[in-house]
Amino acid sequence: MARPRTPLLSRERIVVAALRLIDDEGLGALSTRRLATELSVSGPSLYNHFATKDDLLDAVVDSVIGEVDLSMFGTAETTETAGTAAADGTAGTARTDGTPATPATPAALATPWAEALRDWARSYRAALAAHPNIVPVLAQGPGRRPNALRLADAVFGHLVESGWPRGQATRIGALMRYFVTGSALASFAAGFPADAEVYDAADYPHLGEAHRLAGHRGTVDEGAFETGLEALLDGLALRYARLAERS
Amino acid sequence: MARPRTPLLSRERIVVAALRLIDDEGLGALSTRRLATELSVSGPSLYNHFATKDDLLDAVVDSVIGEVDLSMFGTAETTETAGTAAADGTAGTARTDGTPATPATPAALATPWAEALRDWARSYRAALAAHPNIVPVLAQGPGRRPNALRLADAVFGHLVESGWPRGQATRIGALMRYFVTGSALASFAAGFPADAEVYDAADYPHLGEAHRLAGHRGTVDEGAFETGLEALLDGLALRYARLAERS
DNA sequence: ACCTGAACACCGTTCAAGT
DNA sequence: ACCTGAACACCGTTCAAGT
Repeated sequence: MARPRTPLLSRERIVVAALRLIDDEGLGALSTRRLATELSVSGPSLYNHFATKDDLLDAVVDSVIGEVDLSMFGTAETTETAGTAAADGTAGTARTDGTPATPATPAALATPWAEALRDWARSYRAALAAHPNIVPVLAQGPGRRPNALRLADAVFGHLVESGWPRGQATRIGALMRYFVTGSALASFAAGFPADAEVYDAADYPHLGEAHRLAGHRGTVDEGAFETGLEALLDGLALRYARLAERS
Repeated sequence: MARPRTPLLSRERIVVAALRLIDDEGLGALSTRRLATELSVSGPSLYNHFATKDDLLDAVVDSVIGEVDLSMFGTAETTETAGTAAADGTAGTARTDGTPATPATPAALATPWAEALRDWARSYRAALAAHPNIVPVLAQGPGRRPNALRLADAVFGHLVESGWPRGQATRIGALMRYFVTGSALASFAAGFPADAEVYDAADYPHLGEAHRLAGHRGTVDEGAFETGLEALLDGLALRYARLAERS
């Protein structure tokens, strides 16, 4: 047939099919020939739309990152009052209702940047966890992918405008990515074989119940992510309060 | 030559060569044929020592996990006083020297389980960061690999003996793995191209200095890991203190 | 038991040829 | 411009053959 009147392929169609293949059968199952078959064309056809397989993967990755909600970082207007926010950011050392300052009142609850970070982290994780097999590629960094750069820009900008020093803002962006990519890369619970025979009491005295983990996969991983996220935000809020003390 | 008097290969020798290849050129560079060439044998020879390439990868992964220090989790004797530790775990709400309770005194500093967790996390990250290309494989979970199961057993056992409820201990093990694997999977700093042209001010108003990141790769990632680790431990210490309050 | 070469069904990518 | 089949240098793995 050679060249059809209306093109058989488009970058969009290729990206969608590639992501489905990766989701269903893993990164290893994505071959140009297999993908072409799935799209009912011959292997080399793909090279009319992407220079290399890596180029195609880049597009797939950026389509996933594009799903992450960044709206909580708002515009400059809504966040440019950061200076005053930092000034009264006493972050839970005392409360206006007279109750004593205790750890039972997580500082992060009252801190706008922490709320934004929490919402973003949840959206980020949801987008990645929907496509765990591509996380190793995506975790290599933004590279030149526009959605990934937009994400980094929004997070860093919001933190700086909230009063964080630039060096700290960079570190927070990095450590949040560590945590989110790590949590989306693979299920913790599913990593433990459901076969009880694996956990010989002589070798692993505390893993007697580990074979049950895989069955509760969803709740275990969700709970671990939420616990870690709140712990991180509380820890960061402590540091934010120390910034205000020094000034 | 067929069968030599003394074997040309051993599992040990194969694993070492495979890890070097992965470290130097990435997971994609590890092919059975290439590895065999590196070892001066023919491709199929490897199948006398490993059933499949996946089997070989499992052995490589477990050799890396074997480098992680677990000695800080000690024996049952040294950690079974956890009940009392929990009882006075006031976690920085007040200090004996009369200074006011401020977040400037991180609770995690005084908490034995947190100290153990910190030392372990650093060793864990160091072992993984030395071999970032294999982290995606390793992050899939312990599977049936003995060193990975030993690690999970030690962490979980120590937390439970320190007074954490089993469900919480599971979540902490999971979230620590999220953070450590995420931080070792790829450099945050190196993920940003050093080419300043990438960061168009119109598209990414806050990334004007991002091209400098890759140059400070080591310190940026180290700093982010340490900040995140301390924040996590402080956040967990707040929760540990709340456990004591309720009892 | 442990290595070899030949073989099978795969890869990513290039390229000349078709419309 | 966009598709095709043929071709090249690769893959993981099996297997019969050698000592």
